[in-house]
Amino acid sequence: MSSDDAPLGLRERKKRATRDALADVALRFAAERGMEGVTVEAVTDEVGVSVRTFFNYFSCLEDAITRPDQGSAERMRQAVLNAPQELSALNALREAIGQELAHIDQDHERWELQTAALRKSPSLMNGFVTARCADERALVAVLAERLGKDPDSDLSPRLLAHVSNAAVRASVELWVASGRTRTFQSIYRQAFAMLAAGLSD
Amino acid sequence: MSSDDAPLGLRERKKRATRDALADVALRFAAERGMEGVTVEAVTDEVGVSVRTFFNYFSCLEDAITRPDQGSAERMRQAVLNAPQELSALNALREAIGQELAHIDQDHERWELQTAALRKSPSLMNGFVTARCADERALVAVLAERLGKDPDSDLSPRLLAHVSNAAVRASVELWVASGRTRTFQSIYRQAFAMLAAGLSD
DNA sequence: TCATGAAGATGCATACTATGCAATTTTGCG
DNA sequence: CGCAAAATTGCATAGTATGCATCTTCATGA
Repeated sequence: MSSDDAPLGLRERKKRATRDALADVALRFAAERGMEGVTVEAVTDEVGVSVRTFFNYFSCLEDAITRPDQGSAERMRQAVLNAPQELSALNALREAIGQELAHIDQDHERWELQTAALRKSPSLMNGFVTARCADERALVAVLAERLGKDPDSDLSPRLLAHVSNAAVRASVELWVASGRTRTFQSIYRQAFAMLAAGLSD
Repeated sequence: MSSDDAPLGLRERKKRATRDALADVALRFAAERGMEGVTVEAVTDEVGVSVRTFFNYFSCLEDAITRPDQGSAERMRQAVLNAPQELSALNALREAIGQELAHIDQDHERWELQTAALRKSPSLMNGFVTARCADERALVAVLAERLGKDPDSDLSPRLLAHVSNAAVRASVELWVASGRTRTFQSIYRQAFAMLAAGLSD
């Protein structure tokens, strides 16, 4: 499955550990205090590195909080391209994103921290959605590839990418707003069903 | 049409002039140099006020560049609520947003500056779309009102709001990416037609 | 094993955004 | 005019973000 597991030197392991620690602490603090209550200095103090080192790993605080799963973009790409041809692009997207969200959901603690952070700071929504399941630039390109259309002259790939993002956003928001009385998966699937049906209710 | 035109004291006129000047210069600079090339100080120097004054008017630089038309939110609200009942919510939205976009388009110079800024700094898209035609919070509320549904337990208002935003975004992006070979209105209407048809191509 | 070069971490300087507060200036009005 | 309210400003402060020089740590080969 993965490319290289064994040959990881101490250097690389330390780098990953530092990066993970910074992101974990940043997310935890954001979940506890909301974005306004988190500073880079507080995060680096907790981890035990300098502020400057933080910016060697992340270009801004939000990137650390919302950092994407490793390989997420590539998984999405493969899922969309390899989906059965009899599936519409919209349904291929639905399955691809569903897989990706399930993948994230496996790390339950992380998922909880993300939703807690989201509740306290809704502005994180963009970062989370983009980072985890639907980077729009990549999505437009891969949809254009599947559909065999030019993304700069044909509307459909772009519209599909943006609309699927919108569906995820709306689903997460409703899931949180409704106090999680329904499962997220059920809301999310309903959203795509409504899109497929034409939004005419 | 408007509420009060005559009784504007010198004080209020000066305030508006300052605000307009700051926003105009900020947008012009962003169009010329891109966001990274604009500083608050450069804007205030051009206008002839202090940096501190800028932050009395706007909470951040982006707000000055993407500031909403006065009354836009209320126009949207009325347009959605007063649209004929035989129109689906999606079509009511289409007309409301279309009106709003046409309203902006009348100020042709401003429109050009906005698209130029957008080309140089795509991150402005969120601010422009939100500010000009589809503030999502307000839109969810007004859609819930029209549909007679609870926005915290029913998916449709939220999904409609997010999806219409997505349609505007996709339309603007394609319009810019395609070198404006089609009119924006035609792209935008095609987007809503595809949404209504169910995105099944 | 250990010397050396590369990669990473750090401190420091700098630029910019953003906010609170106190002092000053401008405006509106009796 | 002269006062009170409102707007502008300067100053202090906190935080984000980047470049650069220096120092430390790791990896590699002789």
